[in-house]
Amino acid sequence: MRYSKIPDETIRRLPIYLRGLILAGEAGATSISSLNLADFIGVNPWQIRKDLSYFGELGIRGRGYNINKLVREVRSILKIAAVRKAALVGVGNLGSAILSFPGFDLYGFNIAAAFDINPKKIGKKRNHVKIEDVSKLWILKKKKINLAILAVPMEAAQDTTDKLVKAGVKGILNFSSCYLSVPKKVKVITTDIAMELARLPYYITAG
Amino acid sequence: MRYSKIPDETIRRLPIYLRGLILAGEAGATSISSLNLADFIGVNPWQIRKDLSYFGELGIRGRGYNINKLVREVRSILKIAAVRKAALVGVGNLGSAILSFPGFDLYGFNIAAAFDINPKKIGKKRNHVKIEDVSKLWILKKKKINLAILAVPMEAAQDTTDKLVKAGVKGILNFSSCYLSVPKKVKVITTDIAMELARLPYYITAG
DNA sequence: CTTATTATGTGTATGTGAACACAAGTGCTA
DNA sequence: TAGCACTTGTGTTCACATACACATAATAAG
Repeated sequence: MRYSKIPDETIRRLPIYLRGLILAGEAGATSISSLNLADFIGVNPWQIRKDLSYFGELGIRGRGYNINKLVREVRSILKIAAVRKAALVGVGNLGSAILSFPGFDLYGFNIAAAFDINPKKIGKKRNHVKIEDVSKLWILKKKKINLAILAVPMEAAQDTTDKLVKAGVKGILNFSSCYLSVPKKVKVITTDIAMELARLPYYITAG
Repeated sequence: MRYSKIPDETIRRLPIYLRGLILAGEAGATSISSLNLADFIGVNPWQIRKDLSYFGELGIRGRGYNINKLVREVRSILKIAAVRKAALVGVGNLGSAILSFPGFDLYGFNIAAAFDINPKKIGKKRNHVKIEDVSKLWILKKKKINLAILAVPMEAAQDTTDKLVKAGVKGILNFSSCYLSVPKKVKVITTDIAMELARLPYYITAG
């Protein structure tokens, strides 16, 4: 059966599946059942099957899913089949940590540019990436980079965002703990470390 | 009207409201309408009103919400009315950035302990916090710290988590990009930087 | 060839959350 | 005091997401 609309929640889970599949593959498996994968990543098996079924019949009844095939499929759905370049804006404490973060390879990301406003940092290299002046964000258009990771102080976030949009950036991963106003065509995902932490105590029962 | 169950999504949004309210208060306002707050934080006004109404009649019709009162109320709902201590495990690149992250104050968090496995780091201080040996996690029980931020490599994550649970930790903010198996009474929130980034390309239209 | 076993794909029921409209309360002005 | 402008609180409707059951397909063994 063909579906007209893919649930957002399904898309949110696909990277989880992808990680699980790759790890299982590296562990030597060539195929995996929804039950095994579910155990491994902490999602219900029928949720996995339903999610995958939106994109066609990707498994084989009685056998499970071929890992290599499914990895390719999911990468293609997420549009990360080829290596994707991304830019980092703001090379402070958090920005530096992001630059040296080892997890991007798994999803085929390459932090290909970095920007900061601090003259002392500009021109230096961090993890093989040269730090450019933030006033040169327009070069993203020339470099055909349309993904950006924003790790600047809150005060500079909206202004920097506007410049990113002008430079043709279509997706922003925002660590700046504030709401960013962008055109409809630009997708923003905001992650605030402190905010995530702030949700925990509510669920903790006293004692 | 009294409600029996508070939606999870409402709890997820409360820290957003709290941040907006505090910032508005710092800007000089003493009261705010759902419409103003909505503009400021990028959430629909009726969503804000509905969410808040779960906890009683917190506003005044025709006037809006008293900021100080609402801040106290939301803090109390989230159980962060008093300063809460949290521990950091794993003082690598990301862990160091988290230690110096300025956003925790807003929600009344205090990173009161840090742990690492690297002997070169143990005993040293980062941001006024002394780094302890990860084998001493049990002191969390004595210090009555029941929140932990996990920033260790994936391979060490589950093992460290088991030790945290043994030490009485009830809430874990996990940056280790893997599924953590914990008893039902322990709440885990996982945030994976690369995974968030991996969701973006899907939403980007070609061109 | 038949049967047992395994594991996917999907229709349906149930649950959860968002969007909306409007009644109701507040305060200002004339 | 009446009328108006403003803004909250909430019942209702609609949309989305999850949980589940089971038909379907593939494989292996007797």
